[in-house]
Amino acid sequence: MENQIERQCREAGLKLTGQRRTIAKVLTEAEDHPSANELYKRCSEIDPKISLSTLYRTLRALEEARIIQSHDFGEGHARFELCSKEPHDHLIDLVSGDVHEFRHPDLERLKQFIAKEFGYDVVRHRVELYAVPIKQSHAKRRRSR
Amino acid sequence: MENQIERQCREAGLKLTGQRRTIAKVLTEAEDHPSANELYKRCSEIDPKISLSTLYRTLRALEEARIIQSHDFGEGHARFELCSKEPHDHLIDLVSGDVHEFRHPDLERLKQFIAKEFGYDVVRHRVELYAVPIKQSHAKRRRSR
DNA sequence: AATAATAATGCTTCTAATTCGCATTTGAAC
DNA sequence: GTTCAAATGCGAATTAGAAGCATTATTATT
Repeated sequence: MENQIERQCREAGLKLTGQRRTIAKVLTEAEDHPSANELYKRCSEIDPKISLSTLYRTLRALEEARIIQSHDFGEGHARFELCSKEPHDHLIDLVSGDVHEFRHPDLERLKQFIAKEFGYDVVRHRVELYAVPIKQSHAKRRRSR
Repeated sequence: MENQIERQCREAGLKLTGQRRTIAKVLTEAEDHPSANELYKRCSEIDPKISLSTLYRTLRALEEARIIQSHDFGEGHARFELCSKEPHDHLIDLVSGDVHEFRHPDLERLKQFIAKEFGYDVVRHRVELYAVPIKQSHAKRRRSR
């Protein structure tokens, strides 16, 4: 059975190689926002002979085909996720590195409003909240890093 | 006469060298959001012997001292600006590369509200609108790139 | 002003993420 | 099955930025 990415690849005219199937599987099953390196690790477990070049090239091809999306959370490397998810913004947990997704309609309205005031149309935006967990009962809760 | 950055350097315990005075002057007079490379060009015109290492190290020192701030607009390099400006977000003109600054109180409220729902306190945020100029009378106005 | 202590400079070299060149292989369509 | 463009894998290149280290300059102290 063909998964979503494989279908999208076909639609985009991208050849379906074994390596791409591997990458597609890993991306589809990822519930986080993995980096290229992390993806490489996961792919290597399925196909130990896959090369990092292929991974990078495929990531780029998938991004150009609007199948995946890359994010830069200021860590010095990109993170990837599927475009098929609902559009959303990110809240990055500064303590654990976890990423939460959200979207608020007011935010959408507001950004269009602000841009319009400058005479612009928003093509895309980046909204990232870098945050720390609220301490409930001060100093009680300790986080692992 | 000592400028703002020079005073802040002194307060932060940073030595005032000729190179730093040069960098301070360039940063103070910049009305845009220059990259390290652009800053290097401008500094070199004042002091042709200044080294890129010194610039990078100084930028880092100034950032650690909260005198300047760096931004990553996804171009593969950082851009810098003074912290002494009012806090603001950025609208990036995708056609010209120009950066406009804005801040909207609703946005501030909204981000706190969203984070709170997840149980977080926002430490910092990044809001960037990537936008194109609205075409007034379609196809009349042509932009230079 | 001369000095001492320490921080900053300017080389050069390194790093790390990502890209590129190129010879070889492979999937897709006939 | 043959064909041919597209994809792979290797290694080398690229690029922003950081680091090591010997030399120099700044600031505080005499």
